[in-house]
Amino acid sequence: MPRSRPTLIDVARAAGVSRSTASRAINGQPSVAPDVRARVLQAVAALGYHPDSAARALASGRVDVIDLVVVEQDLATFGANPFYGRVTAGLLAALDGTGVQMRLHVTPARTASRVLDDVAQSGSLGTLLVNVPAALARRFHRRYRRVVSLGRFAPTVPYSESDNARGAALAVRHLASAGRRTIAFIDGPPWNPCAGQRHAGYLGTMAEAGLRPMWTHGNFRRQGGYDGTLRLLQQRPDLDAIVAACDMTATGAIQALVATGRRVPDDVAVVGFDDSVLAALTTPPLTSVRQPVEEMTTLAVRDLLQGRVHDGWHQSFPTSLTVRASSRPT
Amino acid sequence: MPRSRPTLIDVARAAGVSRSTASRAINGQPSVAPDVRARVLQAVAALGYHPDSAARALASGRVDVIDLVVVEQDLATFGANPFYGRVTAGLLAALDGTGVQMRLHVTPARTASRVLDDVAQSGSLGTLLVNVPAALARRFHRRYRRVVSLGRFAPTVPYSESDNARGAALAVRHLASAGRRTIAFIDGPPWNPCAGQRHAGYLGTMAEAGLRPMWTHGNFRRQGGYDGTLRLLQQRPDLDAIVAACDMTATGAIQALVATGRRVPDDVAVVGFDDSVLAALTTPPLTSVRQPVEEMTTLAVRDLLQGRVHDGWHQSFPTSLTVRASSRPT
DNA sequence: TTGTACGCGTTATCAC
DNA sequence: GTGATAACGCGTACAA
Repeated sequence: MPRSRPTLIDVARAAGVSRSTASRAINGQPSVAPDVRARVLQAVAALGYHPDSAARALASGRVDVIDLVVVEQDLATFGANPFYGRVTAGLLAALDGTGVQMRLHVTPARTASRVLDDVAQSGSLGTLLVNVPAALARRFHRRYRRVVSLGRFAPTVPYSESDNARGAALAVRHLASAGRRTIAFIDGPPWNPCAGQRHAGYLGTMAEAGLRPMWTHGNFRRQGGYDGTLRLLQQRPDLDAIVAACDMTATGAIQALVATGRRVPDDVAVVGFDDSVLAALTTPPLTSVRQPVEEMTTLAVRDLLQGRVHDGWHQSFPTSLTVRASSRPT
Repeated sequence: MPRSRPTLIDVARAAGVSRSTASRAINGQPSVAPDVRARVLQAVAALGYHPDSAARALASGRVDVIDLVVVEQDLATFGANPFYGRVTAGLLAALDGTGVQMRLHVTPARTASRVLDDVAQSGSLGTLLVNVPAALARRFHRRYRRVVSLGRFAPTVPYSESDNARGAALAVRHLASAGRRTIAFIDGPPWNPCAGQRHAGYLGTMAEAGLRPMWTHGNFRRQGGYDGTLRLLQQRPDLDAIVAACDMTATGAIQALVATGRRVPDDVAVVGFDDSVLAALTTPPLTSVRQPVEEMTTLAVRDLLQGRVHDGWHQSFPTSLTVRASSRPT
């Protein structure tokens, strides 16, 4: 039975100083003599001391935690969407080496308000909001300022976004310049502003190019892409390109096209959005608008940790086009 | 400025009892008069009291946390693999309503030992190991018993697994009974026991069926499936079926087959393993061996929470075959 | 069954 | 620059 974890007292004793001094040395406060600090840190290393986070939290009122709040209908949907994996990875990257932990909350919209209330009370270092509707985000932000929303859900709440409109524009231009003329769009869910921005980008660029737009609604899922494509084909059996609001939707589109006897990209080109892991896995591999989800998250969390997020804070990342076989010229 | 969070003292005062009694009532200890308990709980509700987890942890020595330790080379790989999303979802499902938090550690093999040492010291309620090599798992288990490994990495460490061998057998029989004769296998990484079990199941069933086995190594990733398929084709250009050790590998196999001018399933059938979200997204959709990852995780964590995991604990889940277009008879 | 008193490991406010 | 000392909010022997 090894003796229990060393505490601050053990460190102080070993270094021949008081608890207070040991604490100050460990926390890097300036008012500590260099040699004393060295002795303390040496004792820390020798004893293998790790500060007790519970005690630290109790005494300081701060908790070394970043909250990630995801509004999603159920856990299965959460687990199946590669987007969240990227967010998690980006968040953890920002936490690396800081000793800060991630706390993950996945909640359907109807209980989100209670979850957010709890989070607001918990005194964490910051909260990243994903898919949190505007009203809830605003309410949360009113009583808790260290927040960033992934995507511009509410203009007054700090947000980190990618240039969705321009991403959609890149997709349309790419297709148009390859000679595609009947370019349709499959939207995301109506409450999602990112989808809205992509939609707007699509419409604007189609107008610029003098092409007639046509679109249908979707839901950021495979089935939405499949069904949406069938609807579009009914309307225009001769369409020659589809831009989807996300990769999952695009995979559904490809399946529907193949199921109706069309070849991708020979008959119809398909472009997705996200450039997630899925894009590389489909057959044919999917051309997709790259969105730097990891970076958007990492940098947001980093600013959160350093207390640099204030009202009006926001950042925007460029999108780019990753061309794969699904849109190659025939 | 709303006054700060109510504490146990506030609750006690409101209920007209002492702090200790309030504490006991809240923690469900038997030695509390029914009417007193009711008064306390009423006060809790009225004040919106939430116990401070830091204070609770400090006083009790327990931390309301389940650790999830994943050994993976980097965060990007972690974020891109749908398997981990399912594990996370399964774990969170077990935590729902318990107030217990998940702590996520993703680490490459070379720093895993340090991470595990920290976790062992942290006093959490339990730890779920994913992809933790046998030696590390054993060492961890020696000083910290509340562990479950996802997959039978070390026989002495409690584990939750699926019947991998039988899953592979299902795949082979399905293909053989559809008239496929040259059925190849693409393995996972050599250190992974789940892959080993699948491989063994493949070999055994091929022998039973009187078919000559052929296989190549892989790495649970797309590229491994692509390259592996090219190697197999070089050896046997006429092969008519491939069983992959995981879905990602299977998507690579499909791509390689199509790239070499073959049709799936007409010329070559493909079966994956996991039945992850990917399987439904590919073109053609992928027949895959279903592994109930969420359930494996949820039940393991549930037993962890209830302190029911002891030496020799393990559970095994059946696998099944989800048939999709990639293996349909021609 | 209930209340008193102490301790959990740390930070923060004072004096010195 | 350093050291006592008082919180921080809660659990739990122990006494009543």
